[in-house]
Amino acid sequence: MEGAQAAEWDRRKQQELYALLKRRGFVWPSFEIYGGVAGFYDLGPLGSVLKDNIESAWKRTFLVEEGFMQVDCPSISPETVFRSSGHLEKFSDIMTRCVSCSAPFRADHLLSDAGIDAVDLTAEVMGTYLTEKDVRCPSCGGTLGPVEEFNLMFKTHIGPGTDRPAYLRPETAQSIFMDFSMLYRSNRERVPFGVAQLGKGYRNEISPRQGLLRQREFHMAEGEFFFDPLERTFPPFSTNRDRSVPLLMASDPERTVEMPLGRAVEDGIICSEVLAHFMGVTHRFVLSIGIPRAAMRFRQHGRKEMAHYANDCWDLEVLTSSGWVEMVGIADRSAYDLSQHARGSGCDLTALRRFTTPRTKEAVKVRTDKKVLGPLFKARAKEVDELLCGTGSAELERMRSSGTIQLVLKDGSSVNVPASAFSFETVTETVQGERYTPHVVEPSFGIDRLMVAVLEHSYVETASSPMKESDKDEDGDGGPYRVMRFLPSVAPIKCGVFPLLPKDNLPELALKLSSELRSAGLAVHYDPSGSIGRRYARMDEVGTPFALTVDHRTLEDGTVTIRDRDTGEQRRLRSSDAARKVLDLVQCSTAFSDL
RNA sequence: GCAGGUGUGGUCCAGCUGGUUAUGACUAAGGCCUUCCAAGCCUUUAACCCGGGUUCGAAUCCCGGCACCUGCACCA
Repeated sequence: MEGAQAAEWDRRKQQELYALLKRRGFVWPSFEIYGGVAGFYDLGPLGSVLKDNIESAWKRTFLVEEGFMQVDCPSISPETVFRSSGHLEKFSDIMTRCVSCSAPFRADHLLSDAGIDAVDLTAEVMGTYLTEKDVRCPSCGGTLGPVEEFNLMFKTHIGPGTDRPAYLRPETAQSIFMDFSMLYRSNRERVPFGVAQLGKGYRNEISPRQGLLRQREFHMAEGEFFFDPLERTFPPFSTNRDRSVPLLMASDPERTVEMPLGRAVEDGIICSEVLAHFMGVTHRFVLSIGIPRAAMRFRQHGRKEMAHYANDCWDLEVLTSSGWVEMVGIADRSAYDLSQHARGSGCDLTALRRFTTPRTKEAVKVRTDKKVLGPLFKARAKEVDELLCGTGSAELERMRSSGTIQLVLKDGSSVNVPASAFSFETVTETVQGERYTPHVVEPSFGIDRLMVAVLEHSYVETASSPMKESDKDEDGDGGPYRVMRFLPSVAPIKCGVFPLLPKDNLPELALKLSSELRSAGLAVHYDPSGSIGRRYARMDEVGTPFALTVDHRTLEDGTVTIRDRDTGEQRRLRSSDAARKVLDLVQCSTAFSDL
């Protein structure tokens, strides 16, 4: 069903990989000594570095290359935030359960089937209605149990007592919207601009089954790119216009079509250049951490799947042992989030659209004479003054010509204002621009899922180590030879350093070499024990791309061997050049074959 | 959350018609050997998911919890 490539992941291979991940210290279930809790995982010594390296690659793409500004905000937010964002409502289901067959149902769905509009009803009220209308279990006809609210957000409280409810964020994005004005100012009041945040998100999943793919606490990296919806073109898109990507359109969910992003925008398949640009950026980033091109596709959300305010939404999916899995969601969320928070907070979250030339506008202004208003209205003078200025000049003119100028004050009383209390003045105003709410395109990355994808796509099983002479079936059933073919940039350890034998001063030389590499900023692993083949194998298993070995020739001419993980090939280098060469190899500025 | 299955050293597994010193392999650690790809030999560490019950005696039978697998539901 999921295609030949997924089928290649039989259960044995998957277990083999997950055993390796635990054995070598990449990842394992949390709280194991207490029996564990579903949906929580610990990243071990290698896993946490791998995650950092993926995040570093992400920062390089979004912060350095795309110029996003970074923020780092709290994980806990007061309830009002999620009331505005819509999470309080959208993230919770009001559930009921059949007493006899225990099938779960959404109470609001059952009520609307019974002809009652259940929107905005509380769980309690829904329960009452269900009883009144004698709604029964649709599958077996049994009675329904109590109605309960289930929210996917973790709830907590700020301070003592329970009167300040708060939630752990289900995504990192909201704080960026709340900080919009500060960020707009940081960007010297110019749109477009992007803001990024890396951090944890929390979702209290009902039953997180697919292991690392669906966790209750997970790493996210999100970007929010604010732009003016009236700008039709987006110049940075030129870097991605010709990039060809596989698209699975909502109109034809059976067929993946490969096409350049530029054409997809022209043909109206992708809604804007901004959205297409970030699909291109995402494609480039995911390739850069080692996911093969063929294992990627962009899937467009259908109308129903998409939130009502969204214009267009594409998921980057990667083929894994669990089939195609969403790794990144790239959505055009229009002005929804900023508008919601503007309304909820009463604060202005708009930007200024500057006119190319400031517009001058002639306006007739009301000018009041306070010397007349003060003695006449005393304490009420201020209110009358404000009313006069607030009333349009045209309206005042009309009233003046009709003879009486009567204004109604807040307390309901009305006052007559003499015509001498104000005059009209024609002023010319220059208007620099108009305020508008920017739209936002949100690329949202699941870092843990990307890590799983990197691990699975890096994992290779072979019959024997790369340079083994005879391919004879070793009688030991130690399983296949396992290699993690990480790209050097994401590999947790960049280089192994070994003495060929633990004697003749070789360990001392190797230790010296290893500290030289460390000083150059390289994560190295020094290992003097066991046969050389075993040590290479250990490094292959954790995906270390290179290994340096000090041997007896080192004593004579100061050269060491360097081994390439994927081919097993070896070259000799001057020991004194080793650190720089390995650095070049890791940064991919030199190829192994050019050494 | 429901139904069914499963839970034994770091990993994979045997034992599970109650009584064993709980089997084996891999890995790991130490040593011998070894001049480049998991070689060999010796040694060592290390396990019955948690809690309760039945029983003279529980890894084994029963109940509850937790976790994992399969299916259903859920996945804004």
